[in-house]
Amino acid sequence: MDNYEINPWERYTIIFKALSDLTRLKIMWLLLSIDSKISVSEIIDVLEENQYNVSKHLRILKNAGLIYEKKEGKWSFYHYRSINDSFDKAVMETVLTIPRELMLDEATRCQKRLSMRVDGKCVIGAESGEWHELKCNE
Amino acid sequence: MDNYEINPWERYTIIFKALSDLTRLKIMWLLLSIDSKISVSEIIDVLEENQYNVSKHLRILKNAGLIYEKKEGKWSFYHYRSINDSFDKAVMETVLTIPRELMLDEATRCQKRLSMRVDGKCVIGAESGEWHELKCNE
DNA sequence: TTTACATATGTGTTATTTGGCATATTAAAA
DNA sequence: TTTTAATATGCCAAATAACACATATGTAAA
Repeated sequence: MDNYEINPWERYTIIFKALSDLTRLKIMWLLLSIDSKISVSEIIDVLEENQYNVSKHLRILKNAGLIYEKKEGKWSFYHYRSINDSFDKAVMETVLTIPRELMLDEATRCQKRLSMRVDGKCVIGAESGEWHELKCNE
Repeated sequence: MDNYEINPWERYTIIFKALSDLTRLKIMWLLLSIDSKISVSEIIDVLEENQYNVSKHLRILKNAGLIYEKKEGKWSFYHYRSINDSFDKAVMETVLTIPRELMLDEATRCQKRLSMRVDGKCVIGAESGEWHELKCNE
């Protein structure tokens, strides 16, 4: 269930609340910045957060209507939800004003992590040996 | 104390959290929409919230750096804080995308309440007889 | 200098949120 | 069809937030 049946005020406060947590704000920044779907495993490695917290935070963002989920086999991919109204649009723009410098580590890890994809698809789970090696090298 | 000494991430989440409550969001919309300072008593009458909650919510918005306070005698006036950076600006714009229709009652009461000012100054406390009379007439 | 008024704040209570852990679910692989 | 991998979720405890009430603070008027 998402929030599109509820009254506008509740929707606004749910959206602001969804973005009032550091992990969720970083996830949202990531999704908006890379402009591509990303798997839970990739988010785990990029943000260096554990699996259950990432999953839970993703659900909150999804319930707020900010992102959507696409299942592909045993993988779940998330993507920001395209703009519904001027409020959503302004919210997304707000998140994107957060300067890249503050996300340098995450952006670097994200670029490395996405380079492990094969044919544009995520094929390696979270916290794998390959990832730790790639992450530390260079 | 406000939030200008803390790290940017904490500032962002504090601001989103400040706006994740209905009363605070309405206060913020009001302040941005009327573009003028407004007293606590006036906010109480416009939002029909009690005094201690209004005061506490105002303090949270103030600590988030979204508004500032100006004391004039026994009255406290609040005003939105002028833009600091692109994030703050985007946040304010987001709040202003909330359509006026959703604030019709409050906007009407606000207009009536501000009309009770004398020489542009608030001179009548919260929940006065004059106010209840003016509010119900017409 | 009392008194009244506008506003702020401390306290207790209840509700909500968060993180950690264990476990469930689902789909691919063996 | 058993096992493994990816993800979701239920439960508990700790932290945090919200509300109601009482009261404190500070200012102005009487």
